[in-house]
Amino acid sequence: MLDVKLLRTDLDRVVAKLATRGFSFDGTKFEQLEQQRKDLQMQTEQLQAQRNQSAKAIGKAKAQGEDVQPLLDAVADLGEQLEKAKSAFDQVQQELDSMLASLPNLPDDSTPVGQSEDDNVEIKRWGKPREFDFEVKDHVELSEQRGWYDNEAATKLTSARFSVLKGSMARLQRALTQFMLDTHINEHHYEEVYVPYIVNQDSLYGTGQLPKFAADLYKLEKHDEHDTSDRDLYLIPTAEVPITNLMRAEIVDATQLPIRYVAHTPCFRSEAGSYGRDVKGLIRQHQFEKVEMVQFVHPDESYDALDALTQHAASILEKLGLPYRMMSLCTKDMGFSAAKTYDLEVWLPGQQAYREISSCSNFEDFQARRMMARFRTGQDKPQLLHTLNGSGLAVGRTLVAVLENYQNADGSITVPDVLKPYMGGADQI
RNA sequence: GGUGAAGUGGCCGAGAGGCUGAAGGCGCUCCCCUGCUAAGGGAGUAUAGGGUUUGUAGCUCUAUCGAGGGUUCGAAUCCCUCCUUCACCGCCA
Repeated sequence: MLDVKLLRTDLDRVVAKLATRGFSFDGTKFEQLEQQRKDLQMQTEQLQAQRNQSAKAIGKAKAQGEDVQPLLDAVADLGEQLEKAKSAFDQVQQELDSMLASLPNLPDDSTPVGQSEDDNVEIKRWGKPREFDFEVKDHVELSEQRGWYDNEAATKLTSARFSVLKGSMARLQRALTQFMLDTHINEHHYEEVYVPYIVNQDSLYGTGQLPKFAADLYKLEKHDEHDTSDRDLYLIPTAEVPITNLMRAEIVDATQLPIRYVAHTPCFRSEAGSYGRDVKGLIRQHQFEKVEMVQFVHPDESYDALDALTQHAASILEKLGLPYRMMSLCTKDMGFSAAKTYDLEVWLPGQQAYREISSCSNFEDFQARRMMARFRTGQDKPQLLHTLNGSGLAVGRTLVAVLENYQNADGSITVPDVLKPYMGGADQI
């Protein structure tokens, strides 16, 4: 969420900045609502003050045994007036709140301005795509011919865009997960956390998935139809949600920063609009595994932290020997809550293309403001934290990348050196 | 899932319709006294929002005693719903 004070003092800049994301924000409407809010709030609070005053006077008079009837008569219609003013105020406030909640973050000045993913800026490339002296296969072909990948079984069990993995491929996915976690814990100093895969609405609001992106989420049925509470639960679309929300409504001491968490979780995405893209194979699934890094840092350090975090993700690719390029996402392509995002794209020989395998973002205080995640330096007032996260990495897509990049002419897969300890020492599968 | 108890400021803890934004204690900050591994005295010590303002100063108003509703001129106090915690029972990995 943006700071409402920023909208009040620097509206034109906000409108212009949001326009670079392709988001049109009606500044005039906002100003009108603001003016209404101001008037109604003053009116309401004035009535409340009046009520408080007279209530006190009545109390005093009663204590002294005086006749309070005249005082009561004087405030007879105050309640009604107050109620009217309050409901008008609440309505305007609600309108403002939902307007504010639907505004995406302001892109950082260093974020390239652009209209589509074609305007993303390549920052660097690492590794050279391997040259094959045989015809390369894609991961679907490679895994199906070995009986490792069973799309039909998954369709039978559930529906399209789920998958069943078997044998060495299933194990390889587990090996990748362990390798990623161990690397982040031992070399990059993250603390491993285990978190729920089901979260409530407040958590999804905190990280920005709600209220705007409910269609991408799997929502659980209420198990009790008489339950009138507002307790809808959802499957997590990413570990970012539970991990980042660990800090919701918390105030940590500045000396504890930075805080770095890493977790492995499945991710569940409904993504209603994605049909027709990547229909084959493991690239786009409703359920996939991901290792996620999250950092809570001092505002002065969040951009250094973003560079570091992105490199933490990149180092996994480097250790695996997978060629990648690093992209700075342009304003239009960036996610709702991010101020700046780097994507890592891994080389997939089967597609002859770089494909996204990690997304690392600095949200500045956008998420922190939504969830009131704060820190305190000494005795100072609490300040909003900056939050960051990044995939380190999307395990399913890494699995695809390993299969395709390490394939041999006979259909076998060479095991990358760093994974051998996790594969019982096997050189190839 | 069942039964019972409870949720008050950084922490502990009073409070039972009106002068309570909340006694008292602990902790913390500042000052005074004291020349010593101690004690005493004083002051201060929640958060958010609005108005005023060049101002994160001051003044002022509002809201907040788990959350949301309700009753009332007036609610931490009464009523309803929900959430959470604890205890015991049941069930389970």
